[in-house]
Amino acid sequence: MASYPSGEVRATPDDWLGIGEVSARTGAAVSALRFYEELGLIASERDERNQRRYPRHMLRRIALISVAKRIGIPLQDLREAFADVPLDRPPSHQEWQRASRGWKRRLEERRQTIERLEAELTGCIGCGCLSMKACALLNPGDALAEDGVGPRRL
Amino acid sequence: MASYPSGEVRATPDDWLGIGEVSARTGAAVSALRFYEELGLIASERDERNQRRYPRHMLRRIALISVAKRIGIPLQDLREAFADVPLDRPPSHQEWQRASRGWKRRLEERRQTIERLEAELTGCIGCGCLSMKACALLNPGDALAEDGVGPRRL
DNA sequence: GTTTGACCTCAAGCTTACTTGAGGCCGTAC
DNA sequence: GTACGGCCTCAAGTAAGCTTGAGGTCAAAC
Repeated sequence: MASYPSGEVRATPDDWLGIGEVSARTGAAVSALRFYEELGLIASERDERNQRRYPRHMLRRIALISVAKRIGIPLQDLREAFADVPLDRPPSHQEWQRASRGWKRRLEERRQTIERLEAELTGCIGCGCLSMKACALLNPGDALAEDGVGPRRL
Repeated sequence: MASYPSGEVRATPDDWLGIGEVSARTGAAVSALRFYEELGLIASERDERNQRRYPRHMLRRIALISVAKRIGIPLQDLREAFADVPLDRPPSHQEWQRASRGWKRRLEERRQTIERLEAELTGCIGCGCLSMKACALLNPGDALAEDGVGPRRL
């Protein structure tokens, strides 16, 4: 992940940000930002020199994309998560609230999956279930049921 | 993820499992099992017909691989996690305990990252920080510092 | 005036994690 | 016997998520 040479970081008169500055502020590579735009996850306008200009509210969107990446949520799912958040103007408080609630739900699901696994692994340590007969990890029942994949009971 | 035609599930006299049966029991595709073997994450012996035979303790290993996948841990990291767990014989209670502790650590880290993000997102909802001036998500400080990527404070 | 740096486009390449396809072996079922 | 199912190998293909490279524009610095 060689990051792009950091852009010039200064205040623009009109308060819009160039791609280099956005990259520096969000930690996302310039190439990644262009890629996200291609996917429709973010948007930019162009200045008189055809260079991308980002409104400040886009920083938050990009921050959320980075977050999602970190916890393994695929970019496609983000389209859905961002469905009600406008790209062309700063989202209203209400719009962000709604979206944030959606995010919280996702995060909570993720956290609960991990917590279940922690508990099950603890059980494995505790019982030393070498026989596999009663291992919660291999026979997690519906706690881990996820459309057709993963361990299952026979 | 089109799963392989489910293998014949019956008790083998010698208590070893064919690849189809392992696939059915773990939920991992037959092709995935061969792939994991190529990576050295699992191992098998061959019968007189050159078909893979898995000892039962491999089921657990495969279950852990599936778990890792689900929470977004790359397969390469699993080599490390499995470093002290033998492939050629059923791991001892102690060996599994050690490995399990490593797993718990990983899971806990993951969970804490998510919890931090949840807290930060809650802050965003609470403060309605449209100005971005004080948004914890964009300026999470060292709580999210991770070798060079992610949001950062300017 | 030419060099440098930030930006542009478009196409190709890369990594991870598998899946699919072609061609073949073997044992049981009809 | 031949059809079928399960397995084998090896090579190629796929999808996600980007990165890299080639070739070009423009403005400011030296």
